[in-house]
Amino acid sequence: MQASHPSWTIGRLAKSAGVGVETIRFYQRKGLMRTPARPPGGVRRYGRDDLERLHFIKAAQRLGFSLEEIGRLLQLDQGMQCDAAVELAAQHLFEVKSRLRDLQRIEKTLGYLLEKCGQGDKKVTCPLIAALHSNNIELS
Amino acid sequence: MQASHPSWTIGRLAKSAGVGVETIRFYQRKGLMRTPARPPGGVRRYGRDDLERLHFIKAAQRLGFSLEEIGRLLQLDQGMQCDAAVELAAQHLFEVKSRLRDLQRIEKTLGYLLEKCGQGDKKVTCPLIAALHSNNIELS
DNA sequence: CTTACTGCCGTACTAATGTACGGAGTCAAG
DNA sequence: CTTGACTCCGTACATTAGTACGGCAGTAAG
Repeated sequence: MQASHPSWTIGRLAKSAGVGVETIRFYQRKGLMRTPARPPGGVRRYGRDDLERLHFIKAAQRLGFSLEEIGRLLQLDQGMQCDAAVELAAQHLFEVKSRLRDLQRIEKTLGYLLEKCGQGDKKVTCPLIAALHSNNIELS
Repeated sequence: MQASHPSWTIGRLAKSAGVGVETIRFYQRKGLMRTPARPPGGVRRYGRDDLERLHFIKAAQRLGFSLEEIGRLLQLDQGMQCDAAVELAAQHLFEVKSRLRDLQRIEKTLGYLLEKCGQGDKKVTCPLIAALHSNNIELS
């Protein structure tokens, strides 16, 4: 059970999915997409399965999964191993939370410094530049 | 007014700053660090200024500035243009906030899906995998 | 003076995610 | 049957922030 009626060319598949042709080829090289057999003297054809797989990849990308992680999710997909998928996603969520904390720290510090810059303290030195020189930006 | 007493080799400068020698050379190629003149038949020497500049770069990196942005901050530093620095940092903060929103959306969705996976709904299909197939993960 | 470590310099490679290009083959419309 | 668009394939390039390597020169210690 592979393609329903694999009748699209790579260009039409790309267009349907809203990606570039080169992107599909790239995914094929990465093993994320199959490369259909090429009929002698013809052109490869793609079907609904391939389109759905592209949707899957894009959906996972919107959740911040890397292509490498997506590859593993797709493997699991074959064997419907929910536990393994959960483990992968939980690890990913952990990293997301970590990046989130980093960005929040940055937002806070930067916001504080910009506020300070907007208060005329800049007569002598720019507080922002001064802070970058000061060796300890980590304000509480 | 450049170096106080430029007496360190690149290796000692790198060690003081906690970066690799190659990193310093890389910054030199990028124009973020000066390349001191090489005395005939000798070796380049670095001083306190260079160390401070490395600290500046690392501090800015901790705030998420790219090397390209840091280069511009360093230019401004010469002319003590607070307004320009503020503009740069405000733009950066804007992007930080945007990435923050993305990550928060991801955290929320992923957390929701993982919760769903932990509730026995997985008998038939893994809710996580199913969601990735479903074309609309954006749950409110 | 020799040995071992650094410095210097240019180039290549890494990871991630594609994007671009050139030449040859194939397909569909007129 | 010709023409123009599209496919195929391999390779190179883009970006960001470095890291690694190889060969040659200078330097510090024994």
